[in-house]
Amino acid sequence: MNKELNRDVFVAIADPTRRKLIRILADERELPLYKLTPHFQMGRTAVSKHLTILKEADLVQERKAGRETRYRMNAEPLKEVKDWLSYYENFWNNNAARLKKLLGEE
Amino acid sequence: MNKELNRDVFVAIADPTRRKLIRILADERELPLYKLTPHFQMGRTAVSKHLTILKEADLVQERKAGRETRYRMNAEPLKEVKDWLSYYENFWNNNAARLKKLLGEE
DNA sequence: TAAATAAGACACCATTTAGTGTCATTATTA
DNA sequence: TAATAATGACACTAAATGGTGTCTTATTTA
Repeated sequence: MNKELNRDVFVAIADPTRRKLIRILADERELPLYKLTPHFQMGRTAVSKHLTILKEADLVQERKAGRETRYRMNAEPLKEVKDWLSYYENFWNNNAARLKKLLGEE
Repeated sequence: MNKELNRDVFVAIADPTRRKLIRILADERELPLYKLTPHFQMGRTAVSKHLTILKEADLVQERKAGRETRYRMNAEPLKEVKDWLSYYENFWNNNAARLKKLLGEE
């Protein structure tokens, strides 16, 4: 039934809480929900929902360990963002408009 | 009164319509609303709202020319995304966890 | 000057988002 | 085994998002 909603990575990282989650998990390797929650001002349920969204974007993976579920980060989907960004890097390095003119486009 | 809402760049690029707008403006230099609209399936008002969001993130700038308003892209705010991403590039290049272990952290 | 065009400004609506609280389930541990 | 701890699963709510249509204003142009 494809429970994987395959959520947009761009949407997943648009929220500051989720970016903070990613950052914590990147540093801490693996953490259960009850250790993640106190980093935020919201309740456990809200943090859990953000984790679900990150899971749907495959930025976070989970592993059951006894009664707790441990979350860890997966950076791979961020490549999509990196690739998207790479198109615009010309705009910083050199003047893209001038470059295009030199190449005879337009 | 600070009409500049200074909207989050991450939120601005989370929407596919807005990413497409950015791309078009990156390629086309400068375009008025009525030339941008036919690229999409939505109406003029909706496209205009997306442009407003992009303006608030300073990803798009506008210039009045007669009765039309011409929009052009500004790539600068994307640097924030690039900088954010750079923290996670270790996770692709080398195994960051192993690196941290080597460095004696944790 | 009159008609047409471009866009701004609103009011409106459906859906999604981000949070809450509560109850049920499962695993630990005293 | 009984109490507790961690989480999942819901139901609910307020606010934001992403659209729509209509009306007005300003600028061309016939």
